[in-house]
Amino acid sequence: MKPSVFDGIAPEAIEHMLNCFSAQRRKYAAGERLASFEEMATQVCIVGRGRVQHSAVDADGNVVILELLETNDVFGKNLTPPPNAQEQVLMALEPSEIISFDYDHLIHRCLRGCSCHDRLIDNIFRLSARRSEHMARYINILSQRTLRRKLLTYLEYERIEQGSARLYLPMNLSALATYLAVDRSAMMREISKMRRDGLIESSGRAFILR
Amino acid sequence: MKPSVFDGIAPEAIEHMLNCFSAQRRKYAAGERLASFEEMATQVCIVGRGRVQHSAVDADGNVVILELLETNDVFGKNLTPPPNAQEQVLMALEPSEIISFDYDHLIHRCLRGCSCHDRLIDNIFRLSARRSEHMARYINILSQRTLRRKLLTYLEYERIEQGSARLYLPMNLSALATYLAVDRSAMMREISKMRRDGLIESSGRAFILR
DNA sequence: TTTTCAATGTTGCATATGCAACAAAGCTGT
DNA sequence: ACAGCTTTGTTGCATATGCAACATTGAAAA
Repeated sequence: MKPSVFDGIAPEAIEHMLNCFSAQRRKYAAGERLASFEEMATQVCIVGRGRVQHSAVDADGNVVILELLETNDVFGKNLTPPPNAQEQVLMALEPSEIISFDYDHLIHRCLRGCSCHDRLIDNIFRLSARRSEHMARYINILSQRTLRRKLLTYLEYERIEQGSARLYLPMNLSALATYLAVDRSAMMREISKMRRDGLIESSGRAFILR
Repeated sequence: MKPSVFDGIAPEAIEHMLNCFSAQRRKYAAGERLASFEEMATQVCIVGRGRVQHSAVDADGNVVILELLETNDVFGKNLTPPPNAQEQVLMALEPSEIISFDYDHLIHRCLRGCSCHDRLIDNIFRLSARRSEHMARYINILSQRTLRRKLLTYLEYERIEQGSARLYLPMNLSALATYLAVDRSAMMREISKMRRDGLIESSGRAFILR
């Protein structure tokens, strides 16, 4: 379903390629912080397995989730620190495996002329596009003016993602409030109202859109 | 200053390359809509000159500015329509020139083995990263909880961009309110308060941060 | 089972914000 | 100068939202 960096590359070629690229694989436990942000930024990194949260802490101590990187997401070269020098954190949300290799390997064809280079570049462009799409979606949600519209926009995306009007949220309601950048209790209140208005049915993380 | 798709490629090689890629150049007047969004999505497009606004109109008729594409920004392959089938519009904000070519040319080395392929891929990755950075910035602004913090976050980015605490906004106040996804009059009121609180001095589009 | 803790759900209150309506200032073309 | 338009700036009002405090539920651990 989801695109992968290794789409169209034979399993045996993957190992060969990673070797040729001097790629590293590292495993992280849930809650563990990844190697320094700066180091990551000079490399191309791929979430081989797991989920990684990229967040920043602003001057007032608010945590801003910049992005949730999921399995097969590519980051590193695309991660540029926002200029206001906030502390940025990459943290594994669950046991994760990160594959990383030097950016140069991606751009310059290796001398052995591995046939999979073109394909890898293509795949990474595609994944980068998907990442870009996610950000555009998120922007679309955040730029809704009211809490209700933020929620409805988010739920609409989920409806499409999950292919059904019956949804089970991929995160808890507390995390959802953070994601939508709203107060949790205000969000709960709005959910109640929407229930009363007959827009949705819901209990906990389970929603039905009407 | 700003990176360009053609960085590191000799001027005479650019023409050769564009020719080799069967690239097209099209000019658009201010306010003109670009060729269909779908067509753009199958190609790699570069804003050679000018500014292009990528916006969407949601079900309630609200205009959401998804992104402002400026000179040398790359789009097209990275533009994926949000699933909720809103009408999407690419519109030139000022006289602009768009260079476009088929995606395949980017991935597959041309048979003549033009030496600039690697460089072009590198440049496009870089520009894509910059675009990604802009979106992350925008998300950071939009996820601020209060109007004041949205404004201050935006102004802080501008301060760094313009390298001075004396700013002149790159857009009018009406457009800024749209960008920040807030009501214009509410924004004006907040600006007045911030002036009274001694956080800023301002008149029209001119600001001084304290 | 009981205990503990996190997640869910509710409410009161002060205030921030959207919305509408209008005034003032600036800009452009005649 | 004048008219017409856009941009900037202000205000009243209803309501949405953040914040704090607490109640309830559910799941995991002892």
